[in-house]
Amino acid sequence: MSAIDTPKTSFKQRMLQVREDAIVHAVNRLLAEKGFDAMTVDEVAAQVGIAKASLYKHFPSKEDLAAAAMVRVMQRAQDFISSLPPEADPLENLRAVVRWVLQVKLAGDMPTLPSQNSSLRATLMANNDYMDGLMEVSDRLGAWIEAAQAAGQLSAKLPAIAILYTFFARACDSVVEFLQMGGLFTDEQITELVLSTCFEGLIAR
Amino acid sequence: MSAIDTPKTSFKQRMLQVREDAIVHAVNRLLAEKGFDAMTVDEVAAQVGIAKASLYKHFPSKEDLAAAAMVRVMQRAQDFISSLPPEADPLENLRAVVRWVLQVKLAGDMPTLPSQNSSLRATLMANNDYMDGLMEVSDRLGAWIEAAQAAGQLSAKLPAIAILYTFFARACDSVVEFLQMGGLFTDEQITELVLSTCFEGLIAR
DNA sequence: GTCTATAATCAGATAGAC
DNA sequence: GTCTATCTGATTATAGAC
Repeated sequence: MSAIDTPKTSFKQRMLQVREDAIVHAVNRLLAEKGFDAMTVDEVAAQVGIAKASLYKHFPSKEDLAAAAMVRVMQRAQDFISSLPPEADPLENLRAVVRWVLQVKLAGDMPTLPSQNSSLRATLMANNDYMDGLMEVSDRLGAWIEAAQAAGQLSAKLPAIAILYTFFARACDSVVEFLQMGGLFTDEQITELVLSTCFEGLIAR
Repeated sequence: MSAIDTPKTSFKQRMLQVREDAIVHAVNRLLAEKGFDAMTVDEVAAQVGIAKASLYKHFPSKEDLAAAAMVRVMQRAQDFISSLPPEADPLENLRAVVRWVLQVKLAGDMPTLPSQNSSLRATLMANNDYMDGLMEVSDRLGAWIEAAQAAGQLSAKLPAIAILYTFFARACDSVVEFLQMGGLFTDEQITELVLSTCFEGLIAR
């Protein structure tokens, strides 16, 4: 490749990147709105404004589309976690992460996947970007969890992994949808309610 | 109808009831195992051992099949609630109900529906048996919740409806699946872990 | 890489004989 | 009411021209 070709190639790659971003963004919205099964590849193509066949030039299957959306949300989680002060109270950082998850969910930006779909699970587990992101997030949160337990902030009788899963599960917590559907509470109120029940529990203190 | 016909008709109706029970039982298992979208009507027919067209003589649509399974699980919940001593500690009764939900779920008997599917929602809301059961359960739990709040057992700063939804959400809590998949904990341990995080929260007391 | 057109399949629902 | 056979529509994925 000659030197004069480099910018041209780079520009093309940037265009490609922009288009793929648009695709993943549309997939993210549709996954958050209707879930994996109800989302059709036709819809994705229509939202992006390209032909379905073009989609398949970028992503080999519907499962890979979903995986790309999960990589994206995992990247966002990593970005948020990295933005938190590492020297701060670990419990406060954990609260901040859960609050962030709830806000993304309330904004309708949290993609949800059916946990039982096996071909989807296989695609996700074969996706290194996703698995790396998942492990990175787990490590960061796990360290804070153990620190908070050592400091007597989080219950030490709960396995750290159970606490971690409890946080992850907030991303698909039906309480949020129930409360949102009722229309009785603002997004801020829902956030604080779920945060409170998650950390403080239901029993009076 | 003559007197001699009555037993015959009644027998026929009993046979019909038995068959429909078998259908709903199969639907329940499939919904618990793979969810609504992945469950096919062909599968249901195969499991019951009848032709698909016969299914449609009993239930007019796939949505109605799912609704029948939800009616069944709601009926079971009512039965369990009725089996509890009304004069007992309301908080203990609530714990018992949540424990029951978790055990049904861990046994793979809890049907789950996609909350976003609108035609399914419409079918459910048009089903009087389901709506009556849902309201009955809500009333019974709601009374215990308010009693427990008045007694200073449950946090009084949480709206009762939010607590109720938190209980309902245990029926589709992904933490249970996460912990079950890991294989590190027994069903009893998972039950106690989720019960503890639900009522006592994550923060050390 | 993007498009139009189409294949291939699958699943919900129905027709019509018995 | 039950069956076999079929319809109908939707959906994932691809062929092939440009």
